[in-house]
Amino acid sequence: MTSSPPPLDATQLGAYFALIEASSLLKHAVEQQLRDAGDLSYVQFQLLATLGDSPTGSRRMTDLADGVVYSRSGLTYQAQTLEKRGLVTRTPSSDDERSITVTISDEGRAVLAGVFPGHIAVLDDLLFAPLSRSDIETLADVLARARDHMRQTPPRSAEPRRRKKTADPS
Amino acid sequence: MTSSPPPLDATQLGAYFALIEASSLLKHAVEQQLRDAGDLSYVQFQLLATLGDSPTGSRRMTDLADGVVYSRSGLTYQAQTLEKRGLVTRTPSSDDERSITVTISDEGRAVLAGVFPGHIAVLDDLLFAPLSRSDIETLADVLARARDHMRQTPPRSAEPRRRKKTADPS
DNA sequence: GTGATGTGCTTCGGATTCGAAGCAACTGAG
DNA sequence: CTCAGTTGCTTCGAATCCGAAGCACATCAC
Repeated sequence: MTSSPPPLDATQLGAYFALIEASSLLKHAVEQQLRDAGDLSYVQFQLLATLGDSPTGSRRMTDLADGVVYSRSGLTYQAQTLEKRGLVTRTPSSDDERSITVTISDEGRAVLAGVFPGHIAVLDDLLFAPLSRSDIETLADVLARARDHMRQTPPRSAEPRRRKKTADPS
Repeated sequence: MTSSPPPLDATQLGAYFALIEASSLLKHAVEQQLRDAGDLSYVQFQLLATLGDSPTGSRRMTDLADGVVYSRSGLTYQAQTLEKRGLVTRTPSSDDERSITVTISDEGRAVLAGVFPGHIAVLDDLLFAPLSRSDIETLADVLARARDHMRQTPPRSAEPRRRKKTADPS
């Protein structure tokens, strides 16, 4: 009944659905582990991990939001929550008075470290177990390319407030 | 600083992050398109699509929830919303009095059809554009295997209310 | 049949989410 | 300097989400 005007073959559909399903299932499982091990939501974990990954242990709010694909207001909420728990600190930036720099605390690093082993265990059991070495390599490569492409492709019909990269030479 | 007790090499990490990032970005983009084209949330689209895919156009509530990886209560909410909009009907099942069968309506199929072309366009532009034919095939294969594995692996430490498949032969 | 347990769904309460609007600091042109 | 436009973040309101608890039917043992 559903006519198929612009085609999309079975393989493509399969890839799409598998992507969505797999990421949903994985996220769900990981979420539970994080909740149990350190009382963290997935976003909170992502934020701490992102900060921990940074050489300085800190990032601007906006960059954090972009990094984890989250709304600004949502990030404000989560940052406040994390700050209340003492896992991060928020300090106004010196060069730009509006900007706020979020920094992971020792406590934050501790929670992160406490949660990480279990996190990895879940990944191994659920995601990597059924995959071969080369499967994983291919997956990493292909998905990274897709991600990069999406990152640089502006959201069809640019929003009122453009992104930062708008080096429009017109 | 973060010691790395149970290893997880760069490739694995890359695959994991790419998976999460790519699916987040894609979901986000698709969500916007669905909102514009048919005022549907992503879950609502998934539900309609799942129903539309069924030979009978209907499914049990629980199966729907499992299919789209959603909480039961969340599904109740969405099913009510969709019913109010006339996109689905909900009727008690005949063989099991507790069970409710959700069925997509003509109106629902219409909305689905109206939204589909744009949906596919987004997929083509964002996900498939930078990928080769064989990339897509591999992606479909690998992710399908991962998904199947996660589907059949019970959530580490089975919950109070077990899943249906517990054919424990002990 | 009767009770104990399991299963399907909903209700409830609280937490999270987002977009729109608002505020404050920056930037550039005149 | 001063104004307009931009950018960084927060507040606000409304929608959505989940888990725990509850209700009703089903199933199984006795």
